Amino acid sequence: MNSSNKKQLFIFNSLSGKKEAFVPIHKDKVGMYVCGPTLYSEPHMGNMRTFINFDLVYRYLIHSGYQVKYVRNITDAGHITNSAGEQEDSIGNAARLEQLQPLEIVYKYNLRFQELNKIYNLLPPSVEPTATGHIQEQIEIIENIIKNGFAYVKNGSVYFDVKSYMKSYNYGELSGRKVDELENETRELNAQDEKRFFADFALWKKAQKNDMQIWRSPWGDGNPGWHIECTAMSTKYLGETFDIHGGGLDLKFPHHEDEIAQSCGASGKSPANIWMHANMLNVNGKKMSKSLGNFFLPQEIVDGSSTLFSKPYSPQVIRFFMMQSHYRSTLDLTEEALNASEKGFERLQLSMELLENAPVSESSSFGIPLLIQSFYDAMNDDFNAPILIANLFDAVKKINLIHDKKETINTGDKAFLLSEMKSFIHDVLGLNFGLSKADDRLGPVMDLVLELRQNARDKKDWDTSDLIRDGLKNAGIEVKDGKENTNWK
RNA sequence: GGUCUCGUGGCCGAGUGGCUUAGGCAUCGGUCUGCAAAACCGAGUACAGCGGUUCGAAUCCGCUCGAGACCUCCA
Repeated sequence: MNSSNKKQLFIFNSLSGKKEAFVPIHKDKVGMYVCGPTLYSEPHMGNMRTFINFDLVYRYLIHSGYQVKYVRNITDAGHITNSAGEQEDSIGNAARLEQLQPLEIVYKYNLRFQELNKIYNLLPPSVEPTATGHIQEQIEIIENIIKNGFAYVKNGSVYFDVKSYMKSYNYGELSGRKVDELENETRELNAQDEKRFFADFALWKKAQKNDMQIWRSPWGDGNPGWHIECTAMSTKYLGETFDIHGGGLDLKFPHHEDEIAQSCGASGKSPANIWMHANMLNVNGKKMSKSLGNFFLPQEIVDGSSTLFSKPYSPQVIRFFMMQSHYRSTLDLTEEALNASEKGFERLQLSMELLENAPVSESSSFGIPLLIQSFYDAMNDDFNAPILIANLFDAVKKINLIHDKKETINTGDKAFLLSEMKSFIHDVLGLNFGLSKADDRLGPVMDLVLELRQNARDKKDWDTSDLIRDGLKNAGIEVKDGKENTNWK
């Protein structure tokens, strides 16, 4: 890219609550960790939104010339321990339900997840480490936390000692929670709780009778706490402190708060300079979630099997739709909104074809560099894809006017605009234009049919020409008469 | 209950003190067309309510109403 376009990237940091100039720890390199899915079921559209948003971040960082190491974990251990100290093994539960081994469950849904990544055109992360592949690393971190006096062992389990931690660090700095307030708000505690303090959380949980996954540890058989895997894997692949940590907004507390505590407790260093949180996908104004049951699967929109939508939508359209809202805003997914995006996306696509074939002139009648700069400015302002798209549509208008011979563009500007637009659409937004004419044999047939219709039209035989047009319409093919020729889709 | 966020024109959705008519879709008008569709061009409408700060607020402050998130697993 042209370095004059680079300018400064600003990112909203959840830790400070402000947009900050992005300066990577190591020049030209970025380390980014994003909390991935727990694969006890098929990821739903809301899950995908987060991953699509961070895919955008990844893509733009690459586009900006950074060498990015992008780590997105896969949680394949259902080691969930809630604040009441009760263990809830989501993967184990799914395994019992489907009569499979836990890792079979994970394998099955990971295959789906990887397919979805392809369908929605997500770039593969640099590494996708799994929790179960890093048990040893998790144990080592826990040992360090104990050694530093921020955790204690109780009956074969290990808990993070929040009170002790608070003497040296600010627990709650990310989520803005005050522990003394928390105490009053927390719902009733389990009476026989092993924890010393209500806010303590499990780093290692002693094995229970019907656990389906168990690992050995210095504290006996058991499994790791929910938060520790991210600390272990981000440290291993990105170091004790790295540039960006991302995840869904619903992970901010307690998950990310506890990650910070674990890292500080183990190494004395905060894990990430910048915390980014992607907002939720809503259905009828409510957060899409598995527990509410108001979710739909990415596949269902694409193949049209969802009862919420009357027809299938291409994954590219869905991606485009998501790019039209900012990652920090909630987004309501409705059929009406999706239809609007579908049309807009088509218009963008048509205009790119127009630009490719646009006639060139001696000079350009409008400022191309300024237009292109606006693409960069939008993305440099906390990855503002909706603004980028608005600016792309400004270009669309210009392109159409060139086509109408009301604006002109010279050879150099045309090449520049074409390559930058392609780059932003394909490489940054991750949108591919569909090849709609699926069947090779249909093309020649359509050529013939349209020729017959044209012959009829030349003879002013409107009955025949309209018969063909209506017949094709019934077959789902739309005839588009242009000035010079006739197209179809 | 506690903490926090949000409320923008018919719909989706940017914008945080003074030209953004943001943008997309829809609507209306026009061009094109045998007619129509498509395509293109052009136009309109908004900032939940009330009060305050300010020369000036959608944008800051307060209150009211409404919606949502987190505090329990969640992207």
